[in-house]
Amino acid sequence: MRHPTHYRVVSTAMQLFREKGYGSTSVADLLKAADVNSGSLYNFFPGKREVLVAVLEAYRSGVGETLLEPAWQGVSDPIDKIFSLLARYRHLLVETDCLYGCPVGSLALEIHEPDPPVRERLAAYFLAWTDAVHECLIEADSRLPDAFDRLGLAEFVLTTMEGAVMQARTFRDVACFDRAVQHLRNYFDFLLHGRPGLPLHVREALNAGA
Amino acid sequence: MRHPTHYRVVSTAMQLFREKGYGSTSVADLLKAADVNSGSLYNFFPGKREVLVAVLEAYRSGVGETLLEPAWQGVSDPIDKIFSLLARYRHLLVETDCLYGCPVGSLALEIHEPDPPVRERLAAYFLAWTDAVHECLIEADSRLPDAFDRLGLAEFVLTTMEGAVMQARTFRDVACFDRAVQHLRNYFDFLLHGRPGLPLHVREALNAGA
DNA sequence: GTTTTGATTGAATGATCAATCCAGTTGGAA
DNA sequence: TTCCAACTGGATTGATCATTCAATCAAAAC
Repeated sequence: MRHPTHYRVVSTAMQLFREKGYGSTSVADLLKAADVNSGSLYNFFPGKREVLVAVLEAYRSGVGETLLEPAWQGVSDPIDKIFSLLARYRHLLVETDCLYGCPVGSLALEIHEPDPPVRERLAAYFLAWTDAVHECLIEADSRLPDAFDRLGLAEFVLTTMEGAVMQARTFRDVACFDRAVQHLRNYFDFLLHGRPGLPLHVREALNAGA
Repeated sequence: MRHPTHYRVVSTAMQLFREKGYGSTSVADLLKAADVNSGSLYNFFPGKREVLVAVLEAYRSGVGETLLEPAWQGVSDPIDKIFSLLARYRHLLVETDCLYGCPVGSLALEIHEPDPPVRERLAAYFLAWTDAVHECLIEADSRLPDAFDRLGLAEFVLTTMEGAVMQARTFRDVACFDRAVQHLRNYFDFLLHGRPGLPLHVREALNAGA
């Protein structure tokens, strides 16, 4: 049995947009790959742009099931969860020879028009992503310095991931990604075990030496 | 007096590619904006792709004059130079309402074909960028922990910048960029003043407390 | 059993795409 | 003065673009 037309269009578009980008995927490409006639597509979507919106919504609503759950199989420590999530992106890079990284990030930089509906969906995806990391940080609350902005740190994890994926793609080398993650890990180690969460007697010793 | 045709094509293409992206800039757009006829353009460039290559080379060869020199006006401390460079990207974001960030980064994520000449130029630009930061780190050598990979850290600065620009563009909010830079600053503070470059007596105090 | 509805078909549309072609112009070397 | 190669103008090409639309179909609703 075959999936319904609407579903086939969206899932095929997800694949094509990831592989060729939005602008370089023609409606004709999409119709052929999804085995759909143009009339059917335009019966469900006013135009190509709305297909993109549907794709972005699919990414967002699939964050949990498609991204987080597989990444967090058997991982319980909240900090480990964060780095398992990054490891998942590493896996994506490796299995595509560093051709495709974060599909949403690619679209985010490709779309230049300040198209509000599209922009909102991109932002919503990033928010869902950082929210998930934020929850991990809240779970690890006691291990982080007091009064430290957990949401901002979650955002920084996304920043690192997107920047690292971009470099890995450009250099066709997953080692770029690894190095960036290593620095993020380093930063986390400082936050979790070093200053400013440093025990008081250590901070006093530091001040005495300065 | 008017600039020569070749120059006009490249500089106009730099502007258009930044504003609309490569794929969405038609040759007709470029011809009109540069006030050049198609015959002239194709006399100098085999095709649109070679215009892109020329644009990327212009970005790379202009890294010093266009990017670094303005950013480093009156700044001498090597670490300050790094953050002045980031401040320059912040300025770009602010003056374009977060529409345009790093033009090369946008192109890097837009180009999906594994087109070697293009890919090489993108990589060359990123290398020139990280090299500049790397030199700053070498200048600040004594302040960094021993045996710490300076090139990798320079790479991480680029990672942060590109990721932060992407988020600021998506959310149309420069505060995203600021928060990411703040975390990078935080990381640098750890590296420069905290562990593992921590003075010995501090590290002993830390071990005693653990 | 007739009507209504939504899904589907695929040829056709006009716009726009990158690229071509060549006659005309220019500026400098011979 | 002649000549030639470099350059320019701009109409034109065929391909491809997103989109439209009248016609057909199946099945639910009345």
